[in-house]
Amino acid sequence: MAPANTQFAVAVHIMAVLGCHATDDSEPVTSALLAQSINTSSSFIRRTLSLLAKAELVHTTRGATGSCTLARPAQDISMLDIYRAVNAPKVFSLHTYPPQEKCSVSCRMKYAMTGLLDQAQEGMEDSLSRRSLSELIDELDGK
Amino acid sequence: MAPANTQFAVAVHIMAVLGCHATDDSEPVTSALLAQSINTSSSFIRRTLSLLAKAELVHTTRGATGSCTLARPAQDISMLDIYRAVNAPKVFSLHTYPPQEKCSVSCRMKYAMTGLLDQAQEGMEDSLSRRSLSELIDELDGK
DNA sequence: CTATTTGTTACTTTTAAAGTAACAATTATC
DNA sequence: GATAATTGTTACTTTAAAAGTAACAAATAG
Repeated sequence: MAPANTQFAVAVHIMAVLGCHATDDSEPVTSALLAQSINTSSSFIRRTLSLLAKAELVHTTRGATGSCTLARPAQDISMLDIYRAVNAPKVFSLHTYPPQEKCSVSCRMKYAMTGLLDQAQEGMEDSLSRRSLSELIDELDGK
Repeated sequence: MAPANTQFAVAVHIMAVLGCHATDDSEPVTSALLAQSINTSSSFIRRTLSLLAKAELVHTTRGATGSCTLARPAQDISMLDIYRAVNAPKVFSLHTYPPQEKCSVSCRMKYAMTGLLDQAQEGMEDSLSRRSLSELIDELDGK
């Protein structure tokens, strides 16, 4: 399962686990724990985790007793924040082709197509921006 | 360039060329002509073309003098129609993992995540539904 | 110093899209 | 009917990016 674009889903999963563990102050969340919940290697988790840390969505501490926590309340984290953090690929790509001078359609196509694809991307991102992490966590908690 | 999701862009390109040739009654549009405009093989074009025909967005005729035309006016064709016709992949995929009974988060994750991803998909599709093929063609014609 | 964690890099595997080729089906034209 | 030119379909190869793995550097508590 290679090109499937699960990066975002994995990142959201990570954030949700962190959010759930923020309420009850149970054991600290490590990459090993996250890997268990998501059923993958801790290496893989850490790579995504590192992106989330760089986007300042999570705080991490290193060394023995190192762990991860949400950098701010789940209400203040949107799904778009998470999407942007993991630099997931765009929804659509442009096909590459050399515009042909003879064909006026071909010549203006790139510009027009880019506008169209950007608009679709925007529609998706708008949708993500309207959902907060806390809403998802409430769902998971059965509220 | 393998997993790039250019199917949709190619399909829109095809439809735009057909739309442009519908106005001036010039030479009939064949897969060979389309392949030239898009810079790929006519075989590849025909596969996408066939999907568009099955979705009844284009009419094709076979045999000598065979060609392709839009099945209905460009005003009545939305970008969402084209997207659906070529069965492009979803924006996001769910990561596969065995929900762990011990972890309540893990157990409800699949359901909650599916809802989230579907919503993002919907946002993108809504955006596509608001654009018609004729708008794009007008842009290409420099209007 | 040791143990344990995150951060990072390099590498291998996997998989689905991209691209190609060949041929079947169809239909004008002669 | 033969021929040529087209779409439709299938099978196949190539390719690129994501998924997954491994190893080690950096940091830190005890």
